[in-house]
Amino acid sequence: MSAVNPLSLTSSLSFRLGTLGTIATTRFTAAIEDHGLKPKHVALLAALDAGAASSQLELAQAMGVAPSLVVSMADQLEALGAVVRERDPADRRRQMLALTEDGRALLHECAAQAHAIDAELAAALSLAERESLRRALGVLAREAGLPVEE
Amino acid sequence: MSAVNPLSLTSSLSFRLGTLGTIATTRFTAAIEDHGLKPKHVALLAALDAGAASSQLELAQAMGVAPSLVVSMADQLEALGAVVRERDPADRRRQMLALTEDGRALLHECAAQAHAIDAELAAALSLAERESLRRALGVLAREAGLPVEE
DNA sequence: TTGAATCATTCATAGTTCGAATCGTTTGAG
DNA sequence: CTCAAACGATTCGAACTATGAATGATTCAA
Repeated sequence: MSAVNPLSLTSSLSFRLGTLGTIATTRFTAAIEDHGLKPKHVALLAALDAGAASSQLELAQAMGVAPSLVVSMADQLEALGAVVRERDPADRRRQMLALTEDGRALLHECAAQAHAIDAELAAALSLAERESLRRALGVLAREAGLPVEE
Repeated sequence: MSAVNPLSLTSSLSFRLGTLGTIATTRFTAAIEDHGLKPKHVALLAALDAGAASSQLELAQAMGVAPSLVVSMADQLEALGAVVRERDPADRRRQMLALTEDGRALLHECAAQAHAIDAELAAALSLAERESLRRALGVLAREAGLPVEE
């Protein structure tokens, strides 16, 4: 109906991903709030769990954030007992982060909450639609250079 | 492979939407930068174009942001000549915003750039996959209470 | 052995958004 | 008809996030 159609902006893939991404992130943020975590913290825990990186600099590069941000997040996660800091014996400049048992449990808890949100979001989709959506987003993620487990 | 599987966080719908949404938004932000716009500005133009709201307060509610933020965005859009401010004659407290011709052209331009990003993002998907992804995201958007044109 | 490079850390800063306070306008109770 | 309460817009200060520059410790190479 709009004068801008048929190039409708709001129904474009980019805009939909943006708005839906914001909604999902907002809900996730609220869900993990009680744990004293923000999505970025959970992303750091997940990167550690995936073995994608272990030194703080590597983590920063993997997550696409400034190294100084990893420092403060590591501070907080350490205070929560979710990770331990340890200098690399082979290169004492490097701070190695490792998940603790508590950290692993915390990550597990957050993953469960993410899946609960998934179920809410996708409630109106059939099982087949849900599966093809999952697969399509997986392809997009891989194309965009994000780590995709197989 | 992770200890957290099968509740893998990073492959959850919420997390994927969050990260892909960030990527899409980042690219869109870069694409429209030259126009002096940010995604929020474009969202405001789109809401106006869709006729979803016209007073600033209504706009704020439709967009889910503070009324004071609409004020500053309207200032900037007015300076760009994209919108005009006009007091509602029937209630002079209300500031009505209306798209100008330039504003409509600007929105059109931004929509075209969003679709260019869409094409990049979805390059690895077949036409059928792209279409079913589009439809699934439409359903999710409607379920989440977002305006979905039909 | 020493100067350059590297990693972690601190700190000041920029950018974004919100909420409280203020001003003009409208509304409704009396 | 009047005036106090409600309402919308606007300004302004504060909180939060993330960044980049500066610093310190460690490593590496000549």
